[in-house]
Amino acid sequence: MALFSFTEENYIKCIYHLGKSSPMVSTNAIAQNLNTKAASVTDMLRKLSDKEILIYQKYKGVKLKALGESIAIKTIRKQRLWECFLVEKLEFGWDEVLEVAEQLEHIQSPKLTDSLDAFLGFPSYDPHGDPIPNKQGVFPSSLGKTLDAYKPGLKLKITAVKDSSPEFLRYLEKLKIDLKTKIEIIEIEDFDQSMVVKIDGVVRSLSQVTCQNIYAQ
Amino acid sequence: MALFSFTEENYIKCIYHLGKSSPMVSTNAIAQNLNTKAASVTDMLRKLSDKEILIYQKYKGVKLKALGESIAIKTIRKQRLWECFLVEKLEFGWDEVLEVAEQLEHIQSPKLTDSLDAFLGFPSYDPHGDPIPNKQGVFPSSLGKTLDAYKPGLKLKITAVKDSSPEFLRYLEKLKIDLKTKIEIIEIEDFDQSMVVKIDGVVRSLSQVTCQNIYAQ
DNA sequence: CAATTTTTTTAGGTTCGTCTAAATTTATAT
DNA sequence: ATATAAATTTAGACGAACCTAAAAAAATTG
Repeated sequence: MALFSFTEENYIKCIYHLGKSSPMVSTNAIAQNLNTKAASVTDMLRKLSDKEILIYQKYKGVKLKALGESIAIKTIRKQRLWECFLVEKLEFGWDEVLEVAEQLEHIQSPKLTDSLDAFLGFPSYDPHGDPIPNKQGVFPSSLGKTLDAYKPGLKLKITAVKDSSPEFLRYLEKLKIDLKTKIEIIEIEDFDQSMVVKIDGVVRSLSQVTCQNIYAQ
Repeated sequence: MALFSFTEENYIKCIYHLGKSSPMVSTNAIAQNLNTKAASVTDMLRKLSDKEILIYQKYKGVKLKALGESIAIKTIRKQRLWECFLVEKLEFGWDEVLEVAEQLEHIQSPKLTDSLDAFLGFPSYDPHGDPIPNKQGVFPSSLGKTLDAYKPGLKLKITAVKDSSPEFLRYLEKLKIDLKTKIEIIEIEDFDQSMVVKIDGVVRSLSQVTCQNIYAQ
């Protein structure tokens, strides 16, 4: 297993993010994003290309290969787990975490990452609401969002729960809510953000807290 | 406030440790300790000397100046706090922590260090039993012990507090307890381990919890 | 105390990641 | 379609931290 430098990881992460909005990432875009100069980027791109991390064609921009994607996702996983830690355990404000998390994300220790994940209760989203890939590199995006993020009129399917305590699960059982249950949002009460929903033809009310702990899509 | 590189911090920490057993630290000793070559050490020593971190005389070895000591102690503080975190919170074995802690100790964020310290309950010793300097760089050995470890009849001087929350500090103010306050232990109540003490001629009672958070010697 | 060994420093070179300035390729616009 | 503008790459250099080999200083030893 090859190791990558702090700097290389930053380039890879940057290219991953920029790649979300355009298939080919340009030298200049990277330079701007990393606060560096285009010439420095070109040098690094040739190096990363030699290392099979990305596909680079002169003047045509760059695209991550599978290896590069996996490094990017591992780095993002670490960053977002550390952000959770800082906010939830060390009482940082969500706006103070970035600088520190960008240092912590380069610590090399798979055991540390996975232990931290477990210690935090395997969170799916970081304090900014960004999804955290799991150990296998899979994002929770396929879970949709928590119920409270949706609007009346939608017909959804429950995908997961956030709080998986026995208490909450027992409560859901009582409501006849299960994985894959179909749910229709009838309306949202203005005064307490509780939701009126239809489940199996039965109309029920769910508190805001409950909605914040149910993923649906 | 100047910042120091990962590498510089390692040299400084190494010199600090070697300086414990001999006043002048030799080039070769450093090279061996850091798994590098004497020539590389010489280069770095000249650089650190220029930065006022240590006193370097050709062929005579090296000795940290106040600035160097303070950097070393800050780094040691971070290393040992992280070791506590890894063992206590993430269930690492005490023999697995070194490699990871030596990465984590270079994270630059005073807020992170102090929050971590608080999160861990201001530990005085790491999992290997090594003392952890406090925020002011003072090692617990020179702080004496917490009050609850002493016996009646002793006349002591307050050296520090363990819990430095505003709440506790305000409470101490009310008791007229300050750094360097002289305190005499009159007796210890058997049933709740509270202490009757004389401060400035006034007799007061301190709860066990309070005593556990005041260092004296 | 002179010779040898050990330690340390100097000299010169390498890699990594950066830079500026100049050259080249691609894109845009008249 | 050709001129101009923008993006990108090349060339050459720099600082940091490292290296090897050779020179110099200090310590050891007969």
